[in-house]
Amino acid sequence: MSEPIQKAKVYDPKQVELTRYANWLKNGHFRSNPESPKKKFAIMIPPPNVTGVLHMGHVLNLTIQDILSRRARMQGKDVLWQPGMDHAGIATQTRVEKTLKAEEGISRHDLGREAFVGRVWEWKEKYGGIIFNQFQKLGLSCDWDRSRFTMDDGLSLAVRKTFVEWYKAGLIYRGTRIINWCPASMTALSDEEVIYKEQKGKLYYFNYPFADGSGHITVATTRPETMLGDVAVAVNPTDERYISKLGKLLNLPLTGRQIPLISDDYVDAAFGTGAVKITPAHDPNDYEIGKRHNLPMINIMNPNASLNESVPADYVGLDRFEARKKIIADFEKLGLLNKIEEYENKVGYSERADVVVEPRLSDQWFVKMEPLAKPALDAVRNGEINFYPERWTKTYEHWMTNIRDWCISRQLWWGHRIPVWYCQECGELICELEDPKTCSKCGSANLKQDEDVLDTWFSSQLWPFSTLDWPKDSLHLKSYYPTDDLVTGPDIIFFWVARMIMSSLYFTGKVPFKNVYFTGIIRDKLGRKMSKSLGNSPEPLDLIDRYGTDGLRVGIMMVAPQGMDIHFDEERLEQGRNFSNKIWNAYRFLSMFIEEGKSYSTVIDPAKLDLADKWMLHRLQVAIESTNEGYEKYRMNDVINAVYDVIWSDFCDWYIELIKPRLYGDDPAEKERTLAIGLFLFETMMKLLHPYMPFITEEVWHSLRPRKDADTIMYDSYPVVNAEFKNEPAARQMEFVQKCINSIRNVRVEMNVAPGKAISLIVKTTSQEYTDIFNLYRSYFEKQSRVTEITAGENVEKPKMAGSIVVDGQEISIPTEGLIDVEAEKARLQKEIDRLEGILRATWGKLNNPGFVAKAPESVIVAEKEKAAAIEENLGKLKTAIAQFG
RNA sequence: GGGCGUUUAGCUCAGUUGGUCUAGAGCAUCUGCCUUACAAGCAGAGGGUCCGGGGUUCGAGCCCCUGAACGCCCA
Repeated sequence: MSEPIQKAKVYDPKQVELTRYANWLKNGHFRSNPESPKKKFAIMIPPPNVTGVLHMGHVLNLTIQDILSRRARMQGKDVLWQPGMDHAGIATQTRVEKTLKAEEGISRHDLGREAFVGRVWEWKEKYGGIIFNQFQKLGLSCDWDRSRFTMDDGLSLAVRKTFVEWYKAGLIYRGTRIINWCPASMTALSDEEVIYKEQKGKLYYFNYPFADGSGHITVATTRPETMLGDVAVAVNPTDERYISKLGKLLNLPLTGRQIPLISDDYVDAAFGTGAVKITPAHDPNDYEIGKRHNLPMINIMNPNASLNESVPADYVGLDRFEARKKIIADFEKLGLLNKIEEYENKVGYSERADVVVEPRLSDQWFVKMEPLAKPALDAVRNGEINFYPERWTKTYEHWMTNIRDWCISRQLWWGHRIPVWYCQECGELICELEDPKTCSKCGSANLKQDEDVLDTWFSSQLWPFSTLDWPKDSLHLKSYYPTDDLVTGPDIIFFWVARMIMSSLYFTGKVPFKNVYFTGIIRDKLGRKMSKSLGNSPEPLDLIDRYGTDGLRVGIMMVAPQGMDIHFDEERLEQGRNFSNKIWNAYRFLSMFIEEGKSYSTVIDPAKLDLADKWMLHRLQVAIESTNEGYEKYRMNDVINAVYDVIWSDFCDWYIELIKPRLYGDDPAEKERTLAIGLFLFETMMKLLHPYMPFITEEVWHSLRPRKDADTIMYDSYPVVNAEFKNEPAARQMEFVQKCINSIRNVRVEMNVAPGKAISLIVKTTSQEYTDIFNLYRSYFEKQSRVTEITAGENVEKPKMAGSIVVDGQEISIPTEGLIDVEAEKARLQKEIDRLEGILRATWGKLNNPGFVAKAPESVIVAEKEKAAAIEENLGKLKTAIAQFG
């Protein structure tokens, strides 16, 4: 059995967390076992980038997954929490390129493709696992032995199979399209990888002269540099200003080219001058117009967005933004710059490199989305997959019903190379599962593989089944697929979630998961997104250092309502850390009474329970119910709040105090019985809490009873409600006692009775039942409110000068002759009278309302009547009490 | 322009089917306590125009309409 950590007054997570985690790993507690007959539960980790580092978003996201996994284990399920990473094509390639440049002064082209990819693998082996070490500090219970990487052989085979099958089914095609081009990474991007940012820009008005000398037409543009690629000017066919000029030629300034004035419905006559320059190779809308009108398409840019040989010599080689300046200046010189207006518009930036994306006409590979979207949409609509919070289904539907084809080719070296070969002899295109040696059409061996690689998300979309060894029909696939829950951020609902659903349905015929929990985004306390540049992103490992993993986890979870953004403030974590300490001290308290080697019964004899025991057992059942309900609805903070409250407010604040007389008393049997109940309660609460605070609960669980080193709370059973312990009458009695004690404490303070000063109570009750409560549970009052003497009965004489309390009609008098502050007591009573009269007025207001009496349900009316009667009774007694002071 | 969300105590947020809601919690504030588990604690207190306006209803923090502010997503 492991040594319990020293029982310091202040809990030190450092002494617990590292060793406990190592122990879990050593004993293989996180391992899944597909052969076990247990019910299966599977969660796929959203694979972090191989270049990634731990951030607050992970903490939230992964803690939730860990909670779900741990609870499932405790419910007796065989759990696979599948970890892994993706290869992050652009990010990783860029990272390694930078390192090469900095350390060796070379580019990837200096190395060549094969050698460069080799270097990326080396880099991956060396630095790629860092984030997993960080994940482990969070206490995550992933099945690390099964960790997968999107570039693994197995997953690469899955990618290959997917590509080939979709190609053969006509769902993947190659085409010339305007795509989003990142000039920094020099690759195509998908629509989803473009981030539109609101920007203050300018709208430039240029005059294009008519070739016949009959004046000019003015066009407006936000991107002057593209005018070098203009092939037409278009106006709306109904625009009267231009009808007579249609068909005329314009001299395109700076180029010596002539372009026509055409008409197209697309043009908005109200925008700018109503005349639009058309640059089909550099704007998606212009591209459509260009196709409609059979216009030439002039690509004026190099891959790095500098101008190419298609423009006049003066401009060749200029960067696009340099060219913009020069063109504006040149227009001005020519007197063709009409005006410049301030203009606010949205500009697309590349997600990874954060540079302005350039629409670029090029040959790329696409996935045809529409046929895949239909069944994926149905799966969510018909509830095969549930989103939490549910509102994300709307976002999903909107995207799915307006879906556009997915550009999957990337002009990178790091990634899955497109499995397509072109015959250099006959031009045949070959796409097969096996690398072709010769052309299937002409037999030539002169084949060349496509240079491009696939979008990283192309492999990530297969994650739920490729990690389970698909396309092999493995035991893991059979056991854990479809998976149960997915926990991720809504920012990747299109990137990843939607695509997983589409590919899963296509290839496995099943949904990839049943529930998707979308977390909120963690912001700083000013509501700003966390970012490196703002420096407002705390380092999770630092936070763990200061608050402990348990403290961090529970602190985050307590302020993380379902799917809502979180305003993170480090003060939250203090609550988590303090909670750890509270638990630790409750444990220390119980442990003082534990006798070495003694085994305490876990069977509770209902016949030998004190009121406090019955109440606490009842409260515990209520808490268990709350956690079940919370889990069912994925309301993760409801769960922790219920557990927090029952531990702190019920068990620590009340129950421990109430059993002290028995534990410190001299009846050994009573002592042992009480301790056994206390241990049972506390142990149950540790189990309830374990998914959220795995370390301290394991530590305490090990110390409450004799256990073996390899034992773990992780596989102890999750508490279930025991109806036998539900006891509403006892709960009501106890609540009455609590109300009395609270009131007595309040009176003591308000009447300035010194904290150490004992008082006595004289209670005029309304029934024997109430008299019994005061007599039977005398010790509760004595201990909790420093009462030395209680006289209770229906016929007791009320003392003259006394503090007065009325609880549920029971008149409690505190004789305070000599120390009473008459004015303070009168004020206190008056305040209570005022409060009750306010409520009474509102209640009578209802009861006197004919509409209420006629239409409200009978039960509500009865309750209101009872309320009024009870308040009137209390009021009468309070008024008598205040009258005694004259 | 379209969609979604948020607005409740000084701060961060709960408040689930309309009726114990004269609205809760943590933090912060104030008062008193080193009470034999815990000062990272205990006990007590103060603090609210439930964003504005209109409506439905016997009854609205909650439902409907409308407006505002803030945030996010899409075009």
